[in-house]
Amino acid sequence: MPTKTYHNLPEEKRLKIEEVAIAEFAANPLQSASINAIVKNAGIAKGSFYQYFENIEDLYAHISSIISKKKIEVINSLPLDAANLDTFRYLRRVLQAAVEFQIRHPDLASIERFRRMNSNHLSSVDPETGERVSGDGRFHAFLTQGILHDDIATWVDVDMAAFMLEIIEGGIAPYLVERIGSKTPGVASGALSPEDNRATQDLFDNLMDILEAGLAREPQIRKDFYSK
Amino acid sequence: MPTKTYHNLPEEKRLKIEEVAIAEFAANPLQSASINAIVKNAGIAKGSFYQYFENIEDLYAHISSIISKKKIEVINSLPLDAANLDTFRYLRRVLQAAVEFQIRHPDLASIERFRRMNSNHLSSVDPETGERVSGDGRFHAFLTQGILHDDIATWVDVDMAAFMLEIIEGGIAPYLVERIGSKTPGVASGALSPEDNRATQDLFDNLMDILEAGLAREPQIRKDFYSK
DNA sequence: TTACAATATGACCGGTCAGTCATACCACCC
DNA sequence: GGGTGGTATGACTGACCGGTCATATTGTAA
Repeated sequence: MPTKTYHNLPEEKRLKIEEVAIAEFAANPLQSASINAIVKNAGIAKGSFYQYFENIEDLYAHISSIISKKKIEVINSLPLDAANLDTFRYLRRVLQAAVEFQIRHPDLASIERFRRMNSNHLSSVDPETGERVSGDGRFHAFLTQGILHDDIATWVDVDMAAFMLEIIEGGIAPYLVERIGSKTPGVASGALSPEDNRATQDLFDNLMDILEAGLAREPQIRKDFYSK
Repeated sequence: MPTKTYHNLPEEKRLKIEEVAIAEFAANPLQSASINAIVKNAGIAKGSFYQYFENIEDLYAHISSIISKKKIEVINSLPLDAANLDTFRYLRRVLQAAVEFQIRHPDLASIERFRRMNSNHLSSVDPETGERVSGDGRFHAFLTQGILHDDIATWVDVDMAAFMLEIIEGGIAPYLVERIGSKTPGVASGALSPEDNRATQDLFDNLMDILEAGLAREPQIRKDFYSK
């Protein structure tokens, strides 16, 4: 973790360092990120860096904690309340959060993408139950609950489906933003125009319909455009 | 491309270099791969490397072409014939190939994984039709055909679904191998035991059922274990 | 003003990197 | 033997890397 000296720094200087570090980690995976580049771009001396952080992993961990905070901010800003959501509304909310995070903080999303690549992010084994848990366990718990509530088909392999959702969550956000954003270049970050927002929402709904039809115990078949 | 000198090399030496290069690229993304490490492990002089290849990208391209050949080998070795397959049998075959490739050539699959991470692998725009085509276009074409054959729901956004299949294809193989392989450690590469093979097949079927239920125009709902 | 601690600095170190090149080696023909 | 063209070699260059440290600067309290 960053030193006391770092926390005592004037906010302006601290923010500058964090801004530069985020840009560096968004452009390079931790493995290839350069301390020299960071100190140069932040306008601080090499020695100062080592007064603030133990090494580059220390800085990376600090940035990671910032990312976590921003993620929670985004989740809490979503209109849907997490409590009292039925199964698929909850899933929608979780994936929606990933898309929103990509739109509002593309750099931070980029860093997260590098992180996912490096960690195997396959699955681990719960030491207590002996059960496999894919990723951080969010989707695993979601699917288990969904089955208990008769919303998700019992034949679905929970860990496999959790893994599937995990990689879709990680991949779909940059895809949607790239696809919608390519029509209106220049608006690279921040917010989307109302029509872009609508287009993103439509695509997102399309994905959710596929996932829901695939996982639901009694899927509500979406009407096709024409009858056979 | 490799020089004439490289192609004149005795096969043993050539294979050694390729083996070492594959190991290096499987352990490090191209960005971090080291020529020094390769020449050291292959037992050749640094200068020799530059008599064989223009630079490390040149070697990487050569290894890529080897990967392509091995991929085709794996696809052709699958029992199902590509011709005369219905829509979802075809999809099954494509994803099956990814799993088989992971099992038989984990190092090459690892290299492919690094490649996918570095390229955005989102989608490009067809210069002729102006249509978006996700990835290499295989899934895009598959879905378009599936809709024409009344197998896939017409409301499915082709490019979005193609992207979804693309990332599932890239992610599911290492997951399955890791999950099944973790039960019987030591058999890291090559082939699976009959029971492991069966377990992999079951999980694979589970995934395919989810995808089919999600995409199909008239999904054949899989029976649940108990009635509500 | 003095003294002392906290902080800032960048030259420097040993290491690795990609790429070069003078030299040596070797096979073949005259 | 002498010449020639293809091949092998590893020392060397200049750049960049993470990390150190003696020194300089600043802030603060006596």
